[in-house]
Order: sequence, then C-alpha cells, then structure tokens
Amino acid sequence: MNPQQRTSAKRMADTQRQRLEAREEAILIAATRLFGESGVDGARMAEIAKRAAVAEGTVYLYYKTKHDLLEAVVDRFWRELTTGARQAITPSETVSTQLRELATYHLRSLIDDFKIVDITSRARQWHSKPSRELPQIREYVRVFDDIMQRGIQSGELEASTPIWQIRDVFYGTLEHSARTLVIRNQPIDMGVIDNLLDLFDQYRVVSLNDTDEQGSKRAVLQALEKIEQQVARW
Amino acid sequence: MNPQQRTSAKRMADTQRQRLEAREEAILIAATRLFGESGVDGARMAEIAKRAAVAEGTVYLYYKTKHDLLEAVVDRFWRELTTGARQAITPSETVSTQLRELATYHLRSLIDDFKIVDITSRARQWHSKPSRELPQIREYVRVFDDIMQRGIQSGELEASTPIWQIRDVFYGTLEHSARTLVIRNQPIDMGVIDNLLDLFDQYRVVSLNDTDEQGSKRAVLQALEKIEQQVARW
DNA sequence: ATAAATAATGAGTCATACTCAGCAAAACTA
DNA sequence: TAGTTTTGCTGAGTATGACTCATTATTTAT
Repeated sequence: MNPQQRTSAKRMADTQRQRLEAREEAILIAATRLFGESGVDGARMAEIAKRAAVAEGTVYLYYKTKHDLLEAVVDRFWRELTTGARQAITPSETVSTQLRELATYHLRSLIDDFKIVDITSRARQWHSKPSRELPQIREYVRVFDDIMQRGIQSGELEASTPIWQIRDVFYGTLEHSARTLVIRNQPIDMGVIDNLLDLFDQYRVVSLNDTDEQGSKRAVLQALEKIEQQVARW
Repeated sequence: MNPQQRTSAKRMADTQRQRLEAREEAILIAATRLFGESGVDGARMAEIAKRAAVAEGTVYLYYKTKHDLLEAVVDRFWRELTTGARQAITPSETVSTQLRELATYHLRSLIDDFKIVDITSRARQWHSKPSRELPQIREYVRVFDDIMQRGIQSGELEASTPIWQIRDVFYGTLEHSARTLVIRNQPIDMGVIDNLLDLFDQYRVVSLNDTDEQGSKRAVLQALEKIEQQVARW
C-alpha cells in the first residue's frame, strides 16, 4: 500500500465514521423530539426511525433497546446542560454570584426542557434493578461542587456541613420549584432563587464581631439549638 | 317487600360491596408489591391478577388500564403516607419540632418505600399530556402547609416568603437526599434533617434587633430552658 | 475488478396489554 | 322456591408494538 492510497483510505474511513455519527445523532435527535412530544410510552420506535430517515432495524444497530435509546437521550441532554452551566458561570465572580448564576441557569433549563427532565427518572429505572445515578448527571453535579469547593478553600464558606447535603438542598429545591412552576404554567420566578440563596447565607462564615450584633445573636442561638437537638437525641 | 326482607337484602348488598372492595384491595396490594419488585415495565398484568387470585380480565373491571392501576397504587401510597404523617406529629409541640417530626417521618418513608416513590413520577406521565400533580400528593403536602400556617398565625414564622417556595425547599431537599442515601445504600441520616431545619431558622421571626432586646434574650433563654429540660430527663 | 467486511433494510416474530362472548352468582319478583 | 334480571367473573382470543434476522446494499481491501 503506497502513501497515496493510505491517505485516501484514511479519509474515506473518516467520512464514513462521520456518516455513522451523523446517523446516530439523527436518531438521537428524533428520539428526543418524539419522547418530548409523546412521552416515552407514546413514542413508537417506527416513528423515531421514520423521523431519522432510517429503517426501524437500523435504530437497533445503534441502540440495543428502547430503554438504551432513552438513556442515550437523557445522557446527551445532561451533557449539554453541563456545558451550558459551565458557560453560564463567570469565573471571576464571587462564590455567591456564581451560585446565583448556576441556580438561574438550572431553573430556566428545567422549566424549558421539563419534558426531558421528567423523563430522566425513567432512564434510572430498569425493571427491578436498583435506581442508580446516571454518569452524566454525576458530572453535571460537579459544576456545583466546584463552586462550593472554591468557597470553602477561600474561607468564604464553612465546611462543617457535608457538601452532598447542601447539594441536595440546591438541586432538590430547584427541581421541585421547576415542577411547581411548570404545573402552574408559570414562567421562571426569581423569587425562588432569591429565597434559596438567602438560605445559603447560613453556610457563609460569619464572624462574631461588634459590627454584626444580629449575626452574633443568631449564631449564639443556633449554637444553643444545636446543642439542644443533640441532647434531645440522648 | 317487608322490612325483614329489606334488611336482609341490604345486609347482603353490604357484604357484596365489601367483597368487591376486598377484591379491589387485593388487586391494589398485589400490584403495589409487584411494581415494587419488578418495576412498572417489568410487572405483568397476568402476574398481578394471579397474585390477587382473580382472572386477568377482572383486573380490567376495576382499572381500565395498567396506567390507571399504577395511579391507584401511587394514590393509595400517598394517602397512607398522609395518615402516617398526621400521626407522627405531636399537636402540642412547637412549629419547629413538628417540622422536625414531619421531616423525619418523610425522609424515613421515602427511603423505606423508595421503589414506590420512584414510581410516582410514572403516574404523573401519561403520553403527551402535561405533567400534573396527583390529588393525593396535593393532600399530603397540606400537612406541611398546616404546620407553616400555624407558625405564621402564631407569629413564630414570618410570612414574607411564599409558602410554596418554602414547601419546595422542604420536600425537594428531602426527596433528593432520600435518593442520595438510597443510591449509596445508606440508612437515614439525621444530619440531613438537622441541616434542613437549621436553614428553616431563616424563616423564624426572631427579634434579634436593638428595638427588641427582650425578644432576643427570651429566645436565648428559651433555648437554654429546653436544654435544661432535656438534661433533667437524663 | 473482485472478494471480504461492514452496514442497512423491512417483513416477520413474539410478548403482552387489553377485549368480549359466554358463564356464574347474586338480587329481585311473585 | 322457581324463574327472571342484573351484576360480576372468566380466560381464550386480538391488536399492537418492541425487537429479530435473512437478505440486500455499500464500503474497504487486495
């Protein structure tokens, strides 16, 4: 085989690979659309194939089952969300502002693409197998963790509460709020984000000085109540 | 028709109605079990019928479709959860304690019956129809609202944040935390509840300002007294 | 140009949610 | 209590839609 031929063959192989990837992408997009329109159960594999301009059997060359396809759709969605979230955050900003940026982006996305978000839970369920977290969601969640980590390292945030608990407050609240808003057919409500971030003040390191009399008292009170809770347990 | 006969007929009608209800209940229980074991897609209508000791066709006399049955299962679950939650709350206790009781009960239930909780989202989805809240969940949520309402009326809680936003923090956080714990195969973690209730302090009307020095002191004193009471008990 | 390997097709298979004609039991009538 | 009507139950049968695979088409290798 001379170099000329090898180059040619390689280029061909490349375009072929691109063709395959384009086909896979087309199927994924068609599935995303139809799942959104008709729900997972309402979506017919035949229709997905038709919209992707392939034969029904072809879909099965790329995705072994309907559930596999569903997983791929959901995975892709969260991957794109991760990219979007990272872009929505201003690197130079304070931790608190970054959290606000992330919260806003997240809530808006959840509302806009609520159908896909709703379908996410389906992807986690596979017959009797235990519910697991999808890899791409774990990746998405890291965007939050990174911000928090930075806050802790800079001394802006206290590190006494496990980060996963704070994370669950953050994402749990936003997801629930998104559902509430969608069900009520309301647009994004910044009040939700203001409220959430007010709560997050609690994780801020506040020093007990004269200039913050209220904060001091609150801190003392909270400390006492924590003791009370501990004692109450035993 | 003499009274004797009417009574007899009525009694028969009653026992007949009971029989029907027992059958319906049997189907519901069989479905709950199997949905939990095998997931919604893994559960076969034939198997549900078999476990309920009825013919497959009979199931369809009580529930028009599998999805209907699913809805009934989920509805029943949340109805029982509502009863349990109301029982878990001590009427004479403070708002803050009641919230803790509810949070603990809720988190524990979510973890114990995670399978059914996970299935709840399926009941909301019906092909392309928009996601809606199930009636019984709306009822369940009232347990929380009632506590909050009482807190606002007694002046213990401030009313500036819309109650639904606070509710979303509460349930959203607990649901997310439950998922985290289940996925990690961990038992209930009281830290989650402590953290959540610490956050809820923000909604408490604590007059920690100059103009109400007494109120501040009273709050601190009350906290100390609670500790004293707890310690006295042990 | 030809063979080998890889990709695509869609008619056919199979599992299962759901139906319905026939049967059984209960309720009513006299 | 026998006959009649009404109500409830049954499970074999149907329709649908996910998935398969023998065949055909396209690409790669020589």
